[in-house]
Amino acid sequence: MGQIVRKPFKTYHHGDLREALIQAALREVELGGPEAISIKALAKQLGVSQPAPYRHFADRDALLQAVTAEAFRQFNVIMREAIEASEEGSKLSRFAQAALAFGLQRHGIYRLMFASRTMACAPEGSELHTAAMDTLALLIESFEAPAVGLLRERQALKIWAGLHGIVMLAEQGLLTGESAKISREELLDEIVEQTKQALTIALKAAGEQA
Amino acid sequence: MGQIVRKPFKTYHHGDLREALIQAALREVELGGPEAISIKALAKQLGVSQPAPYRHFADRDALLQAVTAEAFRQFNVIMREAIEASEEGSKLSRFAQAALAFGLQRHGIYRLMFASRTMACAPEGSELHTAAMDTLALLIESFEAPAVGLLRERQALKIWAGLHGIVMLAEQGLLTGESAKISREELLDEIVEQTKQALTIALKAAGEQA
DNA sequence: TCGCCAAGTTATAGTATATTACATTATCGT
DNA sequence: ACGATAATGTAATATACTATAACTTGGCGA
Repeated sequence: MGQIVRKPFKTYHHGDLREALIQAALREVELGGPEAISIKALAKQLGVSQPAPYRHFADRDALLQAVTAEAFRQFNVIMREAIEASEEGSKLSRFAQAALAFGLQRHGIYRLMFASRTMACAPEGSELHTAAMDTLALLIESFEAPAVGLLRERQALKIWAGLHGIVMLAEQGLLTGESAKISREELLDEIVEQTKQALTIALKAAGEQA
Repeated sequence: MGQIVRKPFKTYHHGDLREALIQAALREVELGGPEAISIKALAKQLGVSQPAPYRHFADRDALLQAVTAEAFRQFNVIMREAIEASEEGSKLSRFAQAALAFGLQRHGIYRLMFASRTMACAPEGSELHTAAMDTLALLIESFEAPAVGLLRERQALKIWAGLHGIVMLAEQGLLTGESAKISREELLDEIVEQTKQALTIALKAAGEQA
């Protein structure tokens, strides 16, 4: 019989409180959004005293930043998988649809990443800023088109913007009105397609000019 | 000489505390976003006791909802003015650009309207929900194109989504990277234009099918 | 004018963030 | 192995905000 490995009933030191806090916070955010994170509640949940988390994070915002960075890394893994999957549609379309699904299903975490002031406060070289930039790089990578100057990035940003707008409006209940027959996924795919066409036209114009 | 009309130095009753709370809260939100609203601070600022606001609002969320509704009404006035102005560009373009400017300049209020969970909690027939629906109606009205089924609404939603995405990403510092040369206004106008074209194509296809 | 009631008040409970001072354990050089 | 020290935990406490309860004030209609 395998021996049951059991931690001491009560160790003074937690082991890896920092990581445990981030993971527990992620679970809370998934359910209740950014404002659901309570240092006190997390400490209680993990069986440590209220001030213990402050050994690892200067304040609530610092914890939020670390959680957001972790969320971006998880998001990037999912997007990478979507791009490299051998499913129907273009890489770009798969990226967009996967991001939309993430934003709708795990919208607590999505709000932390894109609709709180956490990101806005992240300094240039921070792990959070870096992880977010990786996301953007993935998006542009998924855009399989010849890169002419900033033309491709420009189109990628349009899709990125449309995607976020759809998630936001859907969450706010502003997409369920008279136009209920228009599904979010269809709408996003139309944006993707029309933007691809816009790029084609722009490339053609650039080619004629040269 | 005109007499100086002066309120009694200390009246027991405020006069219109409810409205004063909403206006003061709007000022706070403009500076610090939704989370900057503190019932306690507002009461102090208006010279009443902390619990006084609870005579007019059940809780903090109720105040936020009222403030958000007022914000939407002000937003709608501005959008109406933009549509009816005799400036360059189409109504649709003017609407989009005015909304973008609002979102970037008064981004604290913008976040309250579109990026907090306040709207999501607004019930169907509430003044907040109604005001938000008015906004959508204004957008569709500004779309000067023949209305065939839901085709026009569909395009309007694309622009609405792209617009919100741009504001969000810009606020998060995610539009200032390598593609710094792409201005937000230009990007939005491209979205408007390409969506107009998409509508033209769709209308043509619908016409041929008929 | 009298009494009602809306709109204030003070007092207080509950919850969260954050700091300070103290206690315990882990680690590392000797 | 041992002792200094840094890392990581605890208890106690200050501060801020939300919200409720019980009481007070003053305007207004019957």
